[in-house]
Amino acid sequence: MPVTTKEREKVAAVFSGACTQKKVCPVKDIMASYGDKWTMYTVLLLGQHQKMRFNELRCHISGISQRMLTVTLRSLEEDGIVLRTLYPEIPPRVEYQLTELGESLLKPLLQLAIWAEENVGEVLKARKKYGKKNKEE
Amino acid sequence: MPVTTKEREKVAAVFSGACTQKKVCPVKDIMASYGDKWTMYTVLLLGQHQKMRFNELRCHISGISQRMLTVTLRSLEEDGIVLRTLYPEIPPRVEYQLTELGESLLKPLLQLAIWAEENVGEVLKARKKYGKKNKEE
DNA sequence: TTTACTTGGTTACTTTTAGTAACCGAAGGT
DNA sequence: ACCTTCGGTTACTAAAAGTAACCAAGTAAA
Repeated sequence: MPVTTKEREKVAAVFSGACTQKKVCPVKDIMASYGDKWTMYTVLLLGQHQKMRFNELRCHISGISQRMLTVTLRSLEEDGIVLRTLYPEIPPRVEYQLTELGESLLKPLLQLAIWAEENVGEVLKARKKYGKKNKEE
Repeated sequence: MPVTTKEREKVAAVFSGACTQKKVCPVKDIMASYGDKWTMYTVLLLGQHQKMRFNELRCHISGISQRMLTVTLRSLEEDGIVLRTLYPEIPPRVEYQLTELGESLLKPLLQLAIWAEENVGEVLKARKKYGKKNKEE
């Protein structure tokens, strides 16, 4: 179904309230921060499991390196999305969980994840077609 | 308000349908593709204006370079999110608009944009607090 | 006693990606 | 003859991501 006029007005409202001639646009700022390879995925995982340890997360996010997981979690912690709890044991135990702010982010993120799951086929089909088109030229 | 059990189950469902032991996880794949500094913002802009020319987009996305706009638009075109129409005039005129697939992406992205606008204050507050905490140590 | 192993990182280095600035083509205007 | 326009491309540099080795400090086995 097509995008309604009402929805388009909503986009306009968000943009005008957020961006018009201001130096910092929150939408762009947030998109730039959470738009990277691992951040959203990490938040979704924490949303599913509630409390996760460092290596538990690492196992679930296949392909992520120790360093990138650290960097990603630190950034989320800095933004108040994730709470880090260190238990001073040996070997150390660290638990990560979403804050209230993080949980509020979970909802729109879940919508995006659902879109991704539903439309990944279409996207892959389009990519294939595009590749073919360019080879033919 | 907290995340409901139902919502958490939904996250689990999306993940289990998408990721369990599969080589490619669509959620991660899409998040990795559209998770960059400019892509989501560009889609939102095209969602608002419907048809936009290259330089028109460039003016609205302050800070983006010509090259990055080209790269971003090409990637979106490849994924079937954006339609590029070249009018063979001199000087050339190129119009970009969302495809049907792109418009379907607009809805979850808008939810995310609304979250960003509503919560940017909280995030900035958290960042400030985090910075202070680390200076004190 | 020495060795290996644990967790949750950090450090140094390499590779990939993003960003900057200059250039392009082809017509129109001065 | 030269500048402008639009929508790029090319060559180069800076920044970010990825890789691999290392660490502390205790526990467990050899």
